[in-house]
Amino acid sequence: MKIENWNLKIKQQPLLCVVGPTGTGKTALALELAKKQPSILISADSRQVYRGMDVVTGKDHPHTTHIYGVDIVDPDEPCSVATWYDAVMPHITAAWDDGVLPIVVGGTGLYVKALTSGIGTLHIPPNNHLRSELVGYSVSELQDKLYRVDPQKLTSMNESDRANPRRLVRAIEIAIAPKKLESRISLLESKVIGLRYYDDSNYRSAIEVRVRARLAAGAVEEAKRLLSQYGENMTSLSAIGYRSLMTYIKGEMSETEMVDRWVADELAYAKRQIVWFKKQSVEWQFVDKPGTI
RNA sequence: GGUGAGGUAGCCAAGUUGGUCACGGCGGAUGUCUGAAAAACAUCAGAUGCGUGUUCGAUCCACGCCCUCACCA
Repeated sequence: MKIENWNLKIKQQPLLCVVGPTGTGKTALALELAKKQPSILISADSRQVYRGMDVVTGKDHPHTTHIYGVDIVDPDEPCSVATWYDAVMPHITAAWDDGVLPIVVGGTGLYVKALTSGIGTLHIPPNNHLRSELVGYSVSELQDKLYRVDPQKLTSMNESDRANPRRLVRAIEIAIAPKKLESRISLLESKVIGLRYYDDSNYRSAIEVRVRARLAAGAVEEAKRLLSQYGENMTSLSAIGYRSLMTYIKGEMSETEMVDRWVADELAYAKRQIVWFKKQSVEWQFVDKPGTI
């Protein structure tokens, strides 16, 4: 085996990512970077994958630039990292073949990680039969079940994950899946730029501005349309913004409550994003206002 | 002004027939993370309106005060 060959391979797979919490001007920066070199743009955003969910999720990039990873499923279709990965990966490899730089923009950390680090179990599909069987199980019953099929996995989980039904079900699913040794070791040479504010107290005002803009752009009408078209029991509509809009539309919440709720949810989300990205290897760029880098 | 109801954390809200650290939920803070990730989950912080009395002991009982709501004037 020749190390040089591996290096050569890595050099052929460059990836530039722009990540960070919501409302920091990631899209603007990505568009700026895209102008400087032959490139394609890929969105890493777990809600912009849905067609017709445009205003509330903030699909605000110019119509003249194409962006991949957006509008890949309908709101009533299931979607996960794997769906997104499969939708986006062909374009990334095509870009490499053409000698073009893929630029990934988005705040969904897991999606970016699927590209930069790889997810070993990404292609073990959901086992719907198992999932519906396990639906009523308590946490301790799920732990028992996992212990029977993969005790090491259970003991390796931390306090938080061990109490998380969703993670336990997935662990069981992986344990009993027919093992395909599909090692997805990443060969990408990725650079991840993260945008953050110097002062965390800037998020609130940035988010407030954004929420008002989306309301002015027809967020309520969009939510009404989706509600009448699909009904309210869809995971896609549990997204921030939609969930307060739904209760507002049903008359269970006043307009100011709805706006407050929306802003508060976005703020909490931004904090969770910061926590996630702190653990990843990100080159942080601190900004004062969106797009002022 | 009169009558009735009520004042428990930033908000909502249990409860103690008087007895160690007062149930929860939301919100908040800090985190976890390999197919739901704008998700799910974990840990932590925070309260008995004010005063006096009865009592070994009061958030609970009594009295006064302040405040809120409803109805009557």
